[in-house]
Amino acid sequence: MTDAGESAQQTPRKIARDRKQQELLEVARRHLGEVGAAGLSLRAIARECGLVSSAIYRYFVSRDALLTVLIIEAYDALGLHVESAEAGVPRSELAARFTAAAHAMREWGQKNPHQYALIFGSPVPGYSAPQDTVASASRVGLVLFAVLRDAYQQGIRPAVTPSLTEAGPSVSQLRQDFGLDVPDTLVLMGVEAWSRLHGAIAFEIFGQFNKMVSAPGKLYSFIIAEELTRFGLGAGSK
Amino acid sequence: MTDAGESAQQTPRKIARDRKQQELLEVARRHLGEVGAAGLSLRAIARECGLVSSAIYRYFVSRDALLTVLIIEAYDALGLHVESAEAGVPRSELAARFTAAAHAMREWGQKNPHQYALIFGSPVPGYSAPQDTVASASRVGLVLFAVLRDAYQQGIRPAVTPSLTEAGPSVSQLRQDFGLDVPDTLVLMGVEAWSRLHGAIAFEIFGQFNKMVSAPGKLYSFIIAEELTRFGLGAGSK
DNA sequence: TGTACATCAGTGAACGCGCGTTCACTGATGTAC
DNA sequence: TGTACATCAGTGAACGCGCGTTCACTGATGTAC
Repeated sequence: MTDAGESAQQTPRKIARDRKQQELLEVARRHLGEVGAAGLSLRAIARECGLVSSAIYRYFVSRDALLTVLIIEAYDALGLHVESAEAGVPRSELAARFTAAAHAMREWGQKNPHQYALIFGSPVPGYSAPQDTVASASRVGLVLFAVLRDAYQQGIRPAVTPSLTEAGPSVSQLRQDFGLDVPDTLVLMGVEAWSRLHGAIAFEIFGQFNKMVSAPGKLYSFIIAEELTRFGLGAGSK
Repeated sequence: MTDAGESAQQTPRKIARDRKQQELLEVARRHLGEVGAAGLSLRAIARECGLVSSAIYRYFVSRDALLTVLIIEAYDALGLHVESAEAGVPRSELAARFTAAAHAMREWGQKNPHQYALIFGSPVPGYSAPQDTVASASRVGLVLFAVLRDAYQQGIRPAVTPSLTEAGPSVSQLRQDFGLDVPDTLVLMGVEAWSRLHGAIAFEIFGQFNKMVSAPGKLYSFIIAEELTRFGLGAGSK
C-alpha cells in the first residue's frame, strides 16, 4: 500500500506546508537579490506571503536559519549553473569544458550579484556560518578540478613555475575533499585559477572595472585563454 | 599679518570643531571595522563621542555623507599603505617594487577586512557613491602601473599572449586617467594583474581559502612571482 | 576697550519607522481506538 | 464509521530595541562698529 516509498506520508497538511515554505523561500530569494543580505527582513517576507510576522517561525527557527538556507541555495544555484554549462560540452574537449564553466561562473554572478556577494563577499554582520554549506560550496570547484584531472590523466602537463614546486602550501585537505589524484602543484594552480576568475568577476560586478576597461567580457575571455595556456590546454586542443 | 596663509582663520571654535570631527571619524572607522558598513549607526557613534544623537548632524549632513568620507578614507589608507611600501624600495628594483606593493595590498586587507569590503565588495544597500572617490581610488593602480611603465621604458617587454593583441577591450579612459605611455596590451595586463591580486586577497580574507589551502601567504607569494614572470621581471631582476 | 549682534556646537524631545522574537490562543487537520 | 485526543499552521498582541532625521532651544564664542 505504500506506493511512494519513504515520502508516502504526504498528508494534505504537509503538502500545503511544503508549498508555503517554497513560497517563502522564493520571496526571500527575491528580496535578497534586491536589498542584499544585511537588509533582509523576516517581517517583510512574511508580509508579502500573506502571513503575520510571527508565523514565519513555523518555517525557520530564526533569521540566521533562513540565511543559511539562502546561502546553501545560492551555492547550489551557482553550482548547478556551472555544472550544466560544462556538461553540455563533449568530455574530450577539455579547453571548451573549462571555458564553459568559467563563463557560467561569470554569468551567474552578473545575474545574481547579491547572491554572489552573499557567498563570496564579506560575511554578513552577526551571522556565523554552519558546516552544512560545504558540499554545496564545493560544486564549482569540483567542475574546475575535474577538467584539470582529466587533462592530467591524458598526459597533458602544465608549464610549471619552478617556485611553485618547492615548499608550496599544503592542499591535502582539498585533495581529500575532492578526491583528486593529481600532483599538489596542479591542485595549487587550480585554486589559483579559481581565485583569478573570482577576482575578475568581483571587480566587474562590484563596479571596479567601470572606469578602467570598456569591455569586461572580452577581458574575461582573455583571462580564460591565459589559464588554458597555463594548463597546457591552449589553442591546440579547441 | 596673515602668517599662515589661507588656513589662518583658525579660531578656537574652529579648532575644537576640527578635533571633534576627527574624533567622530576615528570612532566611525573603528565601528566600521567591527560591525561593517551595513551596521554602522550614527547614533552609536555620537553616543560614544559624548554627543547627543542629533549633534552629529553638525558634522555630517547624513549617514550617506559619513559613509562617503569613510570610503574615501579607506581608499586613501590603502593607497598610502601601498605607496609607502613601494617607496621604500630603490627605483631600479622593479620586481621588488611590484612585490612590495602587492604584499602591502594584502596586508592592509587582512588588517581591515571591513574597510576592504567597503571599497571592493558589494555596494552598501541604499547607498549611491559620488564621484569624489575617483582620485583616492586610483592610488593603488597608480603604484602598480608606475612599475609597469618604468619597466617598459627600460625596454623590458612582457611575453604577450597573442589573443590579447587583437580586438582587446578599450582602456583609453584608464590610460588618460593614469597618464600611461605604454601599449594597450600592457595596460590590460596590468588591470588583469590587479584583479588577480584582488581575487586572492578576497578569497583569503573572506574565508574561501580556509578549507582549500593551508598557507595562503605562500600562495600569494607564488601568485606575485608569476605576475613578475609574465611582465618580464621574474627572477633575473630581483 | 566696550557694546550689540551674529554665528553655531550642542541639547532634548519628538516623529515615525522597522526590526527579531516570544507567547498564549484558535481552529482546522490528522490519528488512534 | 464515530469519537476523543494530539498535532500544528496561523493569529494578534506585546516586548524591547535601535534607527535616521527634524526642530525649536540655549548659551558660549566670534565679529563689527
